[in-house]
Parts: sequence; C-alpha cells; structure tokens
Amino acid sequence: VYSYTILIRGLVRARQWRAIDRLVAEIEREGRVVLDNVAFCTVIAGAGKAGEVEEALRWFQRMQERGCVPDTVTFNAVINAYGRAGRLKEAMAVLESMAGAGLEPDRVTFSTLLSAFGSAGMRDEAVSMFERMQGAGQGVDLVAYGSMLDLYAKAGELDEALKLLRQMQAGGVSPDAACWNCLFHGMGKAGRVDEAYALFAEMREAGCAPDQVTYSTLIWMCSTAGMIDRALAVFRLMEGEGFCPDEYCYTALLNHYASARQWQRAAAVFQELKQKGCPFGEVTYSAMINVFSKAGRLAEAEATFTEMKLAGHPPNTVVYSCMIDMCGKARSLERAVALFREMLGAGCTPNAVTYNTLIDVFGKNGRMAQAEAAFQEMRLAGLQPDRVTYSAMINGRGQAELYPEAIQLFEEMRAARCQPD
RNA sequence: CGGUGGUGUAAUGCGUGUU
Repeated sequence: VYSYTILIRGLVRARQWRAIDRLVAEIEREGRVVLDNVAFCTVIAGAGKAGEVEEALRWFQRMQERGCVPDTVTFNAVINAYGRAGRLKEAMAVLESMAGAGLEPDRVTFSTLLSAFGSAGMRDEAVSMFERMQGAGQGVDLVAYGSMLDLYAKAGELDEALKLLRQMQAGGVSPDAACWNCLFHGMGKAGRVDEAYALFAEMREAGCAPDQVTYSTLIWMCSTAGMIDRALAVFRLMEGEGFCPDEYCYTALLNHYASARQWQRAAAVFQELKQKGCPFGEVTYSAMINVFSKAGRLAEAEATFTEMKLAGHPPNTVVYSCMIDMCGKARSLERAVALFREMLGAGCTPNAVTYNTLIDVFGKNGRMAQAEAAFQEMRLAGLQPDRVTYSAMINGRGQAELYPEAIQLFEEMRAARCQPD
C-alpha cells in the first residue's frame, strides 16, 4: 500500500487523474493490496487543491463503496475541496456527516473552515469562528492566524490584518513567512508599496526568513504598481540571497511589460527563463502571449501559441480568450472565430470571460447578430452574464444604433440582480 | 518523510484629458 500510495502521489502532483483511475483499477484487479484512507485521501486532497472538486468527490464516494471508512484526515480533505470551490453549504454538510460518524473536528478542520469562509466571502462568519477558537484557549495556531490574515488582506481590510499581526506579536506568537506574505499581497493589491517595504524590513528584523513566495509577491507588487526598477531590484536581491527566481517572478515581470507594451523586453525575459532551465507552464506561456497580444504582435503571439502546444501544454481557456481578444482588436474576425471553434474542438470549456470577449469582438466589428448569439449561448451554457457582459452588449447595440434595445439591457441587468456600476 | 488546513503569477467591457 505504501509503495502504491507514493506512486499515486506522483500522479496526483502531475494531475494525471485518468492515469490514477487506471492504476487503481489495476491494483484492484490484482487484489493483493487494499487501498486505505491514506491512499484515497492523497487523491482527494490533491484533486481538491487543483480545483477538481468533482474528481475529489468521486474518490470520496468510491472509497466508501469499497468499504473504506473515512477518518478525520479524509473528512478534512473533502471539506477543503468544497471550501476552496466556495461551496460552503456542502462543506458544512460534510462537517455534519463527520460528526455523524463520531469524529471530532480538530485544529485542521477549523482552519480549513476559516479559509472556506474566506473563499465564500463570508468574512463575519470567519471572524466569529476565529474568536470562538481564541476564547476556547486552544486551537489557534499559525495556520489559523494565516487564514485570517489572508482573509483580511483579500477583503482589503489591511488595518484589521495589521491589528491581528500586532496582536500575535503581543501574545508572543512570531508570524511565519506565510503570515507576512499575506500582508504583502494585500499591500500590493492596495498599491501600498512603501508600507510593504517597511513591513518587509520589519520581517527581517524579527528574524523571519523570506521565502520564494515573499520575493515573488514583492516582485508582483512592484510590477503591478508599474515600478519595474524596484521589481528588478527585488529580483536581484533574491538571487543574491541564493534563491532562484521561479516562474511566478518571471510572470510578474512579463505582466508589467504587457501593460507597458514592451514586448521586446518581455521576449528577452522569456528567453532568459528558458535558458536558465527554470520550469514553467501554461500560466507563463499565457502571460507571454498576453504581452504580444496587448502589443498587437499577432505573428509573435501565434508563434508562442504554437510553441506551447508543441511543448505539451494544450492552451487553456485563458490563452484562447486572450488570442480571441487580440484577433478581435486586430479586426481578424475569421481567425477569432476559428480559434473559438478550435477551442471547443479541443474540449476546452469557454467561461464568462471568453463569452464576454466574443461579444465585445463581434460588437466592435459591427457583427451584432453574432454578438447576440454569443450572449444567448453564454446563458445556455449556464453562465451568468456579469457587468462586463452587459456593458459590452450595451456598447454593441449602441454602436449599431439600437438605442432602445441598449437601454432595455440596462433594465435586464437590474432584473438579473446585476447591479450597474 | 505513504495522506488533510493558511500565502505568490496570466485573459474580457466602460471610464479615467485630446476622436
């Protein structure tokens, strides 16, 4: 069982879900080994983290069908799979069945729930659970603190986050790198670069060693704020400290060059990353394609698009949306449509952004009939039109001089509980 | 050290001073 679990773990890391199916089928056919909680939980946890909730649930069900009784660790993994997907009601239902099985929630369960509240945007519920945990005088460990710091930072409540950090320190708890990183990310989102730098100095004075995430977050923050010199300085700093900049660091730089329309610099950075042998995947490819797309370099974007396919990375929804957007802005409607077809043929599912892009592309090119069709199709696919959808539609109808129809969309927006901004 | 919890990167509309 141990050996097979290690094998399964490898497949989980590589996200080879079908290969896991085959392996488990074979193990069961041989019948010499019976998989246990650890083996099943490895798959459930991995799938949950990868956002493959259905995959996780399938395994949870399958293990029970095989007569394997889930333990606390497995229940926690299932709760986390739902929680990360923002499916809080279902997470709570699993918590119930856990209790029904006579298992007590442990401190992992609690911080899993805190993050789940965070993902579901249920800030107040998280705060009250956290306070109850503190009141109970046990169970508040660094991960629980980290979950709360992340939640506050993502909600833009930086002062609350700072307050909590000070509270930890006052209580003799030293924040670890993950805790500090949550604050840096929040500061980055808020554009509070100088404060982040001050905190970074404080982190080091406190004797907490920055990690890869710290550096990539700082680089991302500077890049996003348009401070490329600072971003590059952090890049050099981390190298000086013996860290090897990873895919996240490079992608942050690429993203800056995309907004700055500096595609040559981006191309040089992309080249450097490859030369250093730094592993990278679809996100970095899409960032590079986005650079070319924003700069209107169609040929280069197409070349990178082909390159990623050849490298064994099938383009995902983000890449297709980006390519379609580029073609639309370049008025290459045929190519845009061809890409959308290719996407469907490749089994890549369009999301709201893809449809919004199509609607905008058609509308801007005077093809309202196709924009309307995309608008329909989007809803048929079960996707909720959002503000971007409506404003792209309103624009399109406006450009087509369909004024009453445009105004009507404004009304539909309200009816669809999509508040105009 | 066979399994569970917190942190980082990419795509869409409008607007933000010159179509």
